[in-house]
Amino acid sequence: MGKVTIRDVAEKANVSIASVSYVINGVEGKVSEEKSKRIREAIKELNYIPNLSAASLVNRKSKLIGVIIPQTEDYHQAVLDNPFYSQIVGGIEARARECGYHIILSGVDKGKMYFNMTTQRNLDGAIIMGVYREEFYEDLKKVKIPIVLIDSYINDTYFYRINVDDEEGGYLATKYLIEKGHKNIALVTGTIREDGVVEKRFLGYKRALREASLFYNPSYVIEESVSYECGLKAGREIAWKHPEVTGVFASADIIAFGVIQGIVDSGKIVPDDISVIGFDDISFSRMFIPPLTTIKQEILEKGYKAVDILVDILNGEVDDTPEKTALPLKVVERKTVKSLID
Amino acid sequence: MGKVTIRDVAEKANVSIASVSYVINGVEGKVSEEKSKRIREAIKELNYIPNLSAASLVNRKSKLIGVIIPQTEDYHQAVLDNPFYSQIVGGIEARARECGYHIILSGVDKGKMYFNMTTQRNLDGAIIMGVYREEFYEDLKKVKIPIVLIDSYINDTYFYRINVDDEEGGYLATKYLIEKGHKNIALVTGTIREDGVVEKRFLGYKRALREASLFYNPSYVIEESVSYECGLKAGREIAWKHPEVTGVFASADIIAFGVIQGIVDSGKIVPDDISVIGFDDISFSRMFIPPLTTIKQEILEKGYKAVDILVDILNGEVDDTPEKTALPLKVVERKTVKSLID
DNA sequence: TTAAGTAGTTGAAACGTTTAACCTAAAACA
DNA sequence: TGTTTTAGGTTAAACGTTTCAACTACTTAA
Repeated sequence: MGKVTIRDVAEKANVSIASVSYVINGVEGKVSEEKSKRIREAIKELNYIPNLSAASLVNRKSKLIGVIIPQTEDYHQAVLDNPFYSQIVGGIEARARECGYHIILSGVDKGKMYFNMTTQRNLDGAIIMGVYREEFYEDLKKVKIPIVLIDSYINDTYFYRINVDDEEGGYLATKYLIEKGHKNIALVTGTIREDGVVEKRFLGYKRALREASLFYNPSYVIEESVSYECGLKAGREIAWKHPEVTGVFASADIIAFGVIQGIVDSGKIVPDDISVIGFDDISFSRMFIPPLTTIKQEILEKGYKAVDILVDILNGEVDDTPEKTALPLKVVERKTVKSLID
Repeated sequence: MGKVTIRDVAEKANVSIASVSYVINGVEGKVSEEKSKRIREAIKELNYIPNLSAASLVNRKSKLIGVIIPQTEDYHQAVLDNPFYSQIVGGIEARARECGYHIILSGVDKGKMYFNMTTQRNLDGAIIMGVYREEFYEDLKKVKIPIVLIDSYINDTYFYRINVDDEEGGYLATKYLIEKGHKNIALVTGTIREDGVVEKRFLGYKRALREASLFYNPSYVIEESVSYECGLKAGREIAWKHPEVTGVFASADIIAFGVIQGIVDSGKIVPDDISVIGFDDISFSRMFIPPLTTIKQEILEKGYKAVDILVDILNGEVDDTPEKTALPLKVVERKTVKSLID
């Protein structure tokens, strides 16, 4: 069964292929109602589905959005087992499909397949999360497609950006602990790279401390990678080495899980002995025992918004001047923070 | 900057475009070492990247693997926030990229965009998980590409299949509880549809009971959907209505989390009062408090294997007779099951 | 010596669309 | 009446590859 082509449809409907193309693409005022109907019928009868490779070849559109996510350093797996990323991707996929796009997924590899992807495949746009390497951005600018960066603080007006106010989030988390009467507050965080999400949260932490006239103790900040295991180590360390600490701000929920386990391992109780607040509110946080108090960001919304921006541009419904959008943040109170105030 | 094409390369290297094409595709014995070198140089200098739309148009290959996953019924989001699926997808993506393929992701929508995807885009192959609708499979057979089904028990030799022995897994889990001295064992499970994964696990549960001459009590099986919330409800129900129950087999980890929370809510302790064993060993299970005892399946491996099968076929390295591969399963003992024996 | 390979090279015809340019007939206008 | 406009329709040239068939220039075999 050779695939049915536009030619077959044209033949069946007894019109030219141009007319068929016009009705497929909904071009106004090119084909009479009568013929249009005949064509639509033929399409249905023949089960005709246009070949996007061919279309893409001529109009340089692909109805394809590239989604690029980091990958773990050790083995080359995209970080899709991190629920934060997978939830965003889920959001992107859903919204993209709604808008008639498919998404194509790639981790950032040394071989630059992610880069080839963008040019080889005539991507219409791309969404990129959590990648920091400068070189990477330079590459990307060469491909002339709209690009949305999620959670990047790179200072380049070429890109659209979606962020939360991470500094404010760090501030909120820390202030929350302070308001609950905590004075010795540790921070467990991923590697602090300049202008990264994690640095902003760190800055917020310090601001809250300063504002409350609390002493900033550098030995209270434990900097590791964003993972359960590192949280675990940090939790133990805090429980052992800093018995005076009553509150911990973990700059990602996944770290918080580790911290809590580490504390529990050391024979202490969360939140009775030590309170913990996280960041992100991934779907597991509410399932954790005890349910995790955390800074909630609208994870799905990040994905939706990214697609919306892209689609607006692609539809020419917006002037193409990249801007930054900030999504809201709020504390969600659950069971891992205890108030020390009577 | 108009994109650089094969023509530019040919011109620069002073050869025909055919020759360029041959070296790009590594066709043996077509172009002399000397020219080949010149061409490779030109490619590098011009930063030439072949346009896959064009290539795809003529050779009907796309270097694209479709990945189709279920979506939640309520809103149209692919189940990517379910770590079981997102981990598999992660595995697929990593291995696919290694093999020179990109993946394109779609939930299963009513509008059948997933279907259009496969034909519109000249997919080379597809991997499908957890979809049951018959009609769906009939659609898919029409597109003549190799398809791997993950976790499907559909009885159709058209498809390749990757499974674990779910019946055995259910048996293993239940037997484990029995061996630990439990006699009244509840099952909390997703909707049992004929020939679904979940039914098999249910069957294994019954087999273990029978084998141990334990009475099968239908009121001990709580059938809901595969979600935390349903687990929660079930956990409470068990704690209240069936105080004699000491062991619960939750047929997915995500259910287990809910069950445990439900039990805890009711003032009982896991595992001291009630033991719980899950199924899957998603990455979060080891982070849970207490860490979840469960039936481990090699989730990433499922993804890898699926890609391997596809790639083998596409490389013609294997005769195209669909077969079923089964991946191993084992109990991983953590902290949610208590032994009742001495 | 001729015939038959063989290795290297190329021209050109696909592949299935989109779309600019052109054509026609009927309608509108002066 | 002739001229212009308009709506509807078609032709054919792209788009950037792959690959078949044809050709050349050598070898090698007989």
